Amino acid sequence: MANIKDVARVAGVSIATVSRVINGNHKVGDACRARVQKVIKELGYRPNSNAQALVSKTKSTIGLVTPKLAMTFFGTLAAGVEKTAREQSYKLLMANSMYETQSELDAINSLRDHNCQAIVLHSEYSDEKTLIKLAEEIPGLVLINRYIPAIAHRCVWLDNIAGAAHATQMLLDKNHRDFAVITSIYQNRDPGARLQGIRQTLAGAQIPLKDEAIEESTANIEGGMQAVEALLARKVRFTALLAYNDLMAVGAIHALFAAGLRVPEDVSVVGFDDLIVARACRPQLTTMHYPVEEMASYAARLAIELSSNSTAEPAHRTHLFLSQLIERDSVASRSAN
Amino acid sequence: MANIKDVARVAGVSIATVSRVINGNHKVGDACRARVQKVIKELGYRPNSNAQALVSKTKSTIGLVTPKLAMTFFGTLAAGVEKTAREQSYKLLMANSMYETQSELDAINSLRDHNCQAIVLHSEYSDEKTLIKLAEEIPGLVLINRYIPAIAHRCVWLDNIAGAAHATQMLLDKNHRDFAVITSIYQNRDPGARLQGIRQTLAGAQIPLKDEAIEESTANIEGGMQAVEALLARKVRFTALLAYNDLMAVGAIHALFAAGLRVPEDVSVVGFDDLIVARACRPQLTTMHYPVEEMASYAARLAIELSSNSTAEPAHRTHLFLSQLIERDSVASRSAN
DNA sequence: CTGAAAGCGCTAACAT
DNA sequence: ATGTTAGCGCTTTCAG
Repeated sequence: MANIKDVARVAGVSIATVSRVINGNHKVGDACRARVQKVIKELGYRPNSNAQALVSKTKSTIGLVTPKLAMTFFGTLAAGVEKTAREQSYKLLMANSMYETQSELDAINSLRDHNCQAIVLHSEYSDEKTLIKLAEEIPGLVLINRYIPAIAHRCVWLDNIAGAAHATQMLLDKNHRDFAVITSIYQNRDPGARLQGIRQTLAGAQIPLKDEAIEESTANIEGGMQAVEALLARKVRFTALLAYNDLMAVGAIHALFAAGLRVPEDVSVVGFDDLIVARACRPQLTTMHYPVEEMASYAARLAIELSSNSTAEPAHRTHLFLSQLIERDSVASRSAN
Repeated sequence: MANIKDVARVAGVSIATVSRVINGNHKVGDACRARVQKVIKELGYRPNSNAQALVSKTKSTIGLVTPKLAMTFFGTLAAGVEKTAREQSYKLLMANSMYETQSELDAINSLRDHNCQAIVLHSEYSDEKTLIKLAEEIPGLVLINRYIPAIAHRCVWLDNIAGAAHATQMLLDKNHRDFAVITSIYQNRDPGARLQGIRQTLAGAQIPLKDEAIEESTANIEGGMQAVEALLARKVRFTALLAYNDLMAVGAIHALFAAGLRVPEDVSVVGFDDLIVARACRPQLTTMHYPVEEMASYAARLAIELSSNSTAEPAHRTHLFLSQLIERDSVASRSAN
């Protein structure tokens, strides 16, 4: 692979000039520039990005730390970051944290070693203090899907409460009065917020939500099935079922049909996230669309900007996105009685 | 951020010694090593990987070029590569090719700029000649999901013909005699191979597969629906439907039910890939499991090995994986008549 | 407008 | 066993 010296030699100029041409520096004569560019093309020269990064102490690389790529949600998140990366000619460095605090930090540190200054982090288990400290050390760190007041301007997150409230209200508007909820056993953040949105909407409508109508399980298809089976086993009566996410909703639909209940005729089901599974199940799932890809692109742009412009940080603002109701076929109206 | 000089100074040794400690070189005294390690910890020193890469001309980075991360299949593929990367303490550099030949090459080149020597490539559109040339230039390049005889030992791929044949045979064994196939309009590679597997199995059993029983469409849920609608519209009769992939199979199930046909009572449907949608639809899909994640991990290991050991290449071998039948609920036996 | 030269942080001979 | 030193390929003053 040709290097800058080769180009300089062949073009009959100094390496400094070649460097200027590469970097679009204006102070190069036209004839000279043309000649250098010709040689670059001929030799197939491409600057060594490690050397560039070493000397300029800055690198066009954005890092992403995410729990589990194989899950649709995170794959989509990664796609969003990648989109921004491509648009801005950044490289994307990935690290999977596998849901463990320590590897979350390891992952971030390894990104820093590669002096990657813009980082998008989906942190599941690190506590706020750790994250705040990290944010101070890394100007280009942006959190996605998490809100920490102290670093609000570095958080790109979704209003889960409003989303869940919206879904609940829609069910209320369709005359449902008997609700059940299946949620994650991990009642941290998202599940907690969504449950809260449901609770306060129901409370506002004077509709009781008994504890026995809430079932916790793992946040996947199997968990959804088990949760509904449990609900049914203890004879909870409901015409509307709110699931923590699409996966649980899909499991719920399976369990409901297995028990001889029809969706949406007997029970209406609504999910959250709007993953591909929502369109795969039958009936197709009515759900709250989580604009992950858009949010991730946005977060990446934010991270890049923060990492380059060290302007005074506008601390008094955060980046809150809203989920949107997607009405498909898993919800029906109840005739008022 | 502390650098190697800082560590050397504080520890009262030369930078060479620090370097030796970092790299686990044995020729360092115990006391000395301990002292250096202590200082490293105290200062929170982490070697600058750009400098390391620059001088050693080698980098613990594996690159992945893939069409579209947001699709489950590719997300899972990425997860597989990531797994190997983590196990071997490699970094994962991603590049999305977005299904365009030029960006496929751009992506690879940008990986090379970062002198990343191990690369896993899922090439959709580059022609064989280009890939062969690339493989010559990059010892650590491995192709996934594609077979090119000239570089067989660099290909990690799936026997699509055998997989499709297996699915077809299973249907035959269950006494199906009237087949229909929905496949991708892009008849390159995978779709072609799978169709071939179906064709030859059917031919072997003396069962005709008329052209009118084959419908092409886009390889997604909508495409599956449209294809089945087309089949139905032209009154093709079939009790067994083979879909190019799970997405199309799911769309097919939707369209079949919409037309008043039951799955599997009236028609048996089988997919290919075993994505999460296969478990989301109802009935859950019988499908051929594509071990993408495993293959991707394997490909990554192979890429790393090839990039480091430049041993004589064992050209007389390839890396062929087999898909496995997963029987769920979308297939029923026909009573022999 | 262009060139010479000084490093960026690290590794790897080569000395001692 | 440890230190000295010469680069790796590039950017960036500083001269001219």
